[in-house]
Amino acid sequence: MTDKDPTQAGTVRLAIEREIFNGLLAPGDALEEGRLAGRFGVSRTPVREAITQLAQAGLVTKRAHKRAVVAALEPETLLELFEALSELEGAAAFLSTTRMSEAERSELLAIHEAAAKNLRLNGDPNEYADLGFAFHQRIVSGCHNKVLIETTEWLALRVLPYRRFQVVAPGRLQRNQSDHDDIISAIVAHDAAEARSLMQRHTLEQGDALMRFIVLNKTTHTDFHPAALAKEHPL
Amino acid sequence: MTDKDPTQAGTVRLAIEREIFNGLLAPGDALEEGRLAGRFGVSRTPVREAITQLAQAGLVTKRAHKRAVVAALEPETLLELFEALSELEGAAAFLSTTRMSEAERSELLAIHEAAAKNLRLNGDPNEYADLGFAFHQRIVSGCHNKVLIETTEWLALRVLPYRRFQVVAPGRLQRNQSDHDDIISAIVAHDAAEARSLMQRHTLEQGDALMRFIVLNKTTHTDFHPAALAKEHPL
DNA sequence: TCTATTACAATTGTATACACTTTACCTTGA
DNA sequence: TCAAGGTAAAGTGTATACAATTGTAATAGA
Repeated sequence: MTDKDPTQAGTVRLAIEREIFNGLLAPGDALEEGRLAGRFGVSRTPVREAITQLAQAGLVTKRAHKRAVVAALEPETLLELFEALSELEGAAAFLSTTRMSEAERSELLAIHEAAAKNLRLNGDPNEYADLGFAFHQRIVSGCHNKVLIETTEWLALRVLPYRRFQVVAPGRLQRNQSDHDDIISAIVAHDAAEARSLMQRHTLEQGDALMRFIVLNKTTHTDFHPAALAKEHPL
Repeated sequence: MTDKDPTQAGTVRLAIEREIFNGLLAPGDALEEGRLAGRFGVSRTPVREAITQLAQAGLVTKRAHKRAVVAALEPETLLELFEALSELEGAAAFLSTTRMSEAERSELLAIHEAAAKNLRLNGDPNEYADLGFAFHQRIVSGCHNKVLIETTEWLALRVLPYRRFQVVAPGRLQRNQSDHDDIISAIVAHDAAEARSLMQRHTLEQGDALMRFIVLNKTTHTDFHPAALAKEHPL
C-alpha cells in the first residue's frame, strides 16, 4: 500500500494524508469530492478511490450518501488506540529481543544514543521526537513478522498526529529516555518477557501522558485537534 | 465497514468476499473488473470500488495497471498471521477477564458448555467449529476496546478460510476443548495474566496445528487453497 | 529452432454524464 | 414567531466513454 504512486489515485491519497497530518484538514472537516478534484486538478474518480482507501485505513469516516469527513478521534478512541498499540508494541519487543540481527540491534542503540545526546545538549525537541519515533519503529520492525509490523504501523498511523505532543509535558522527555534505557537493557540482556512488559507499559504511559495533556488544555478547545494544539504549543 | 449495504459497491464487496471464503474464487485467481461487473449485473465502477476495499483489507493484492488477484497466503504469512493474532487475542483475554459484564461472562460459559455437549454426543463438527469461533469472538469483544476488537477481527478475517481445518487433525477437538476449559477457569478466577498466557498459547497452537496439517497434505497440492482442502476433507 | 521486436488485443486508469439521495433554504400556514 | 412542508441546490453513487498501460501473439531475423 505504501508503493510509489504511478497512479493519480495514489498521489491524491498521499496528498490528502499529508494535509490531515499537517492539520490543513482538521478532524470533522468534510472531504468533498468535487472540490478536492478541482484542487488537485484531476477528476472525481481518483479522488473517490483515494477516499475509499483512507476510509478503510480509518483516517476518514464515510457512510453511504453522506460526505466523507476526516476521522475525529474522541478521547475514548485515542485511549483505546494506545491500549491496543501498547499490546502490539509490547509483543514486538518480546519477539525482537530474540530475533533482531546484530546490525538491527546496533542501529537501535545508535538511535537511542543520539536521542540521549540530543537530550544532554538540549537539542531540537523536534529531532528528539523523530528519534523517539524511530526508536519505536526499529523495535517493531525487528520482530520480523510482516503482519505484526503492518498492523502496528496501521494503528501508529492514526495516533501519529497526536503522538508528538508527548514531549510538551514537563519532565516527559527525561522519563521517556529513561524508559527507553530500561527497554534497551532488557533487550541487550535477552530478557524478552521484561522487554515486553517495559515496552507495553511505556507505550501505555505515553498515551496516558498525552491524554492528561489534552484534558488539561481542553478548556480552551471544544476539540483537541492536533493543528490547534500545534498553534498554541509550537515545538 | 460491516454496515448494511445500501450501495452496490458494498453488495459487490460482500459477494466477492463470500466467493473467496467459499473457494469459488481461489487464491491467485484474477479479479477481472469487467467480468465481475457483468456477472453481478453492474458497471465496473462499483466493482472497482469493492476491489479497492478488499485490497485494503488484505484479501486481494493489487498493483497499478496489473490485475487484482485473490491474496494467496503463503505458509510463512499464515504463520505470521497466527502469531500476531495470538498476541491480540491474548491481550483481549487479559482485558476481558476484568472487563466483561456478568451477562457476557455467562454467555461465554453457555457457548463453552454447548461445545462440550456437542463433543460428548459426537455432534456436528461444523457446529463445533462455529461454537469455537463464537468462543474466541466473545472473549475478544469482552475487552470493550473497539480498536482492539476491530483490529483482531481484521486479522481473523484473513485466516477464517483456513481456521476451520483445525478440527480435522486427530485429537485436536479434545485438546481444543481442554484449552478452552483452562481459559474459562482463569477468567472465572479473575486471573488475567493466566488468561492471557493460556489464550495466547492456545491460538498459537491452533496455527501450528493447522500448519502441520497443511504440510502433511502438501504433497498432493502445489497450493493449500482452502477450497481444495475442503473437497478432500469435507466437514 | 530460438530470440527479439512489433503490432494488436485485453484490461486497467481516468474523465465525463447522469440518476438518486441528502441537505438547506424558502415558503406557507397556524 | 415558529413549525411543517416542499422545492431547489449540492453532493454522492453509478454508468459509459475514452486514454494509457500491459499482456500476447505473430512475425522477422539469426
